[in-house]
Amino acid sequence: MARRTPTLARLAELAGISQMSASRAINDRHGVSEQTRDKVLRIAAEIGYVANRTAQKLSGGRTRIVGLLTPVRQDQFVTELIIGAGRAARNAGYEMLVYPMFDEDRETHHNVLTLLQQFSDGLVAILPHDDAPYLKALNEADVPVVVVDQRGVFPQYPSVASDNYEGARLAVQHLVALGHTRIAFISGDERLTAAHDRARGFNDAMRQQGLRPEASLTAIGRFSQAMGFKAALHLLKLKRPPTAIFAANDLSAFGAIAAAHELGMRVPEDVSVIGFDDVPMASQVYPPLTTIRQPLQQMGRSAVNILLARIAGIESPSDRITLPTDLILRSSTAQPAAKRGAQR
Amino acid sequence: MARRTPTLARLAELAGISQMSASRAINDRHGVSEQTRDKVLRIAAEIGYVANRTAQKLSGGRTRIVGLLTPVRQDQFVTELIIGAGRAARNAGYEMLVYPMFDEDRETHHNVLTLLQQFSDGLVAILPHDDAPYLKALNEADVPVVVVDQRGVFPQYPSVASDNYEGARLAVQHLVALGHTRIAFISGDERLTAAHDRARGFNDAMRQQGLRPEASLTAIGRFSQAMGFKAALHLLKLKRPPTAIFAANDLSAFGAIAAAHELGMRVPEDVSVIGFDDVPMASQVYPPLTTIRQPLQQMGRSAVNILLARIAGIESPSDRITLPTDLILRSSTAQPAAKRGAQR
DNA sequence: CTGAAAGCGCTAACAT
DNA sequence: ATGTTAGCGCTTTCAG
Repeated sequence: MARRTPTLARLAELAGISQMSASRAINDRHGVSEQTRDKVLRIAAEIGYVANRTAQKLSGGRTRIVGLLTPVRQDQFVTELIIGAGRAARNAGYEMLVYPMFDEDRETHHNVLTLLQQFSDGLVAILPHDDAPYLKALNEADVPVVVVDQRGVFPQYPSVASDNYEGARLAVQHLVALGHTRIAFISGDERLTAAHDRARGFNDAMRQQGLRPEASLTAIGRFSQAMGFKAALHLLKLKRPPTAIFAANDLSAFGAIAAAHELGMRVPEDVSVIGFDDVPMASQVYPPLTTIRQPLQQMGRSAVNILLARIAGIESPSDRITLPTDLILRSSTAQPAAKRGAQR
Repeated sequence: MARRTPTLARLAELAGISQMSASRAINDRHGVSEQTRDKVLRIAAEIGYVANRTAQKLSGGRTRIVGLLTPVRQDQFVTELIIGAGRAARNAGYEMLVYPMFDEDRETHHNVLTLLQQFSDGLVAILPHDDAPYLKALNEADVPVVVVDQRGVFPQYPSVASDNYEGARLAVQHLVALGHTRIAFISGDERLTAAHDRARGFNDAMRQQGLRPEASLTAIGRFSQAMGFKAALHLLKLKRPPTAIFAANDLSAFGAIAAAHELGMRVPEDVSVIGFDDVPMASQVYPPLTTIRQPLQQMGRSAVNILLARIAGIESPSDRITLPTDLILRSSTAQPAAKRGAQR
């Protein structure tokens, strides 16, 4: 007896009503008596009815699925966003499907967007960087779109980001408060808004502390461990090396720490290192990394919540959220050696 | 002029043929003249036609989408699998959609499976652990399923795993070759086949080396950094502490290294640590972690390839693949201090 | 090689 | 509150 997946028609038949009433009951629409609804839901649970979302979408309805478009990354950055977004979706009775983008994914934006729209009511996009074809493809989307972490690049969409500028200032203030004056900066991927804002924050904070950032103390990190390693190696070999390094993200901070060790220097005794993001690994390596925390899960959650509101037709014009960043004090920063000596 | 997404009907109209011929051309079926096919494909590209996969699925066709069901994890383990699987899918002209499972996702297996089947031709499942409801739900799937990393638990499905047993032996052999005799083991999540196999491999290898594993030198790590930290702290505080620690995965190895540092011990000078997995972070922390490499991306790739074969109707009975593991020598292991002293 | 008809499971729109 | 009709975009028959 090859029992097929139960359909709405079958459910209606068992309940002794029309398909339409069953549909309304399942979707919690009005136009059904409470009695009918309860009956339908009971039978649905009994026979294990699960709505076919492709059919729902095809017939012009909602699927209660949100799509998340994301680059796959080396660090935990994206995973945390996914967790936040996914939980928010589930809490609202939605499912979330993730479309992972690889480095080589170029020129296929149109197809991907079209694909995702076919079974989602809306899209959250974590975009790799400012990418013209993407922008164009996103514009053609006819489901709501919310952008994460790329505020500014897609001004036409609601967006969620953290306060990268202020976070960078926090990092500098922390290092200065410890007594550092020679502070180096390992920059991020300059194609990303976030990287820009952090660089700006660093420079502004330095000036505000009366520390005029030196060009020679800025190195390119591109948000990668390998580049962070190289950058720090270069910086620490300078005739007058920095006593502290602010890396634009945790991954490049890990690289900086490795470079210090490579040169026989201890962290934080010989050089302080502070990162940005607070990915889970930041607290799990040695030394635990002092860093600027982005509320990654909350960013994902906010993005989904805005999206769900848009799907429901609520368009608040203020859907451009910037969440605060925090200094997370751990063990990779300390007073500079000179200062410690002087204090004794 | 509200231009809607072009449909197959529109495409056929423009090509001056029937919808069916257009469909055949698009799907590369036989039954169309080469001339017609070329024309259709040209026009499709021109108007940016993208097949509606929900409609394809609904009408009994293939969507060329594979679904990947995965727990979200703290480490990069899963990300690497996703990369391998995703690339393999893309190379074969398929898309891949990921359904992330959170810890709290229980009791919803039936729904999730049903949902995923609605738009995929097959499923790759990275399961959290042996979970009865899951097993049941998977059994009801009417698309092919391939299981990753849980060989044995789902004997009815084709599976891909790495040689955890042999990998563990490799780790022990490496430590013994360095001169270690007091070797501790930090176990993994015992609900997982992989964890079991690694423990078995450890014990067998120890015996084969004439080293009778001591119960007091085994601690529980559950594949987490925090537990690994705790376990190592305990082990290193023993009156007769081990000179080397084999952690069942990289994450718990990171914990072990942190614990050693916490106690003022250096790695590898005072204690050697070897992990398992070779997640990207393993090479990015300090000291770079000596570990047993699982070919994670290749595992993802193999899983998808088996799945695609199944989708195409090719059922090789030997679809239970075990991929080899390798020792990756980095800097967290060295000769024990005693031996180094003796050599001088 | 090509096409016409029927229908996948569902919901909008329009009944009643 | 409930039911009927039509159709979403595609592919499976089944005919030519």
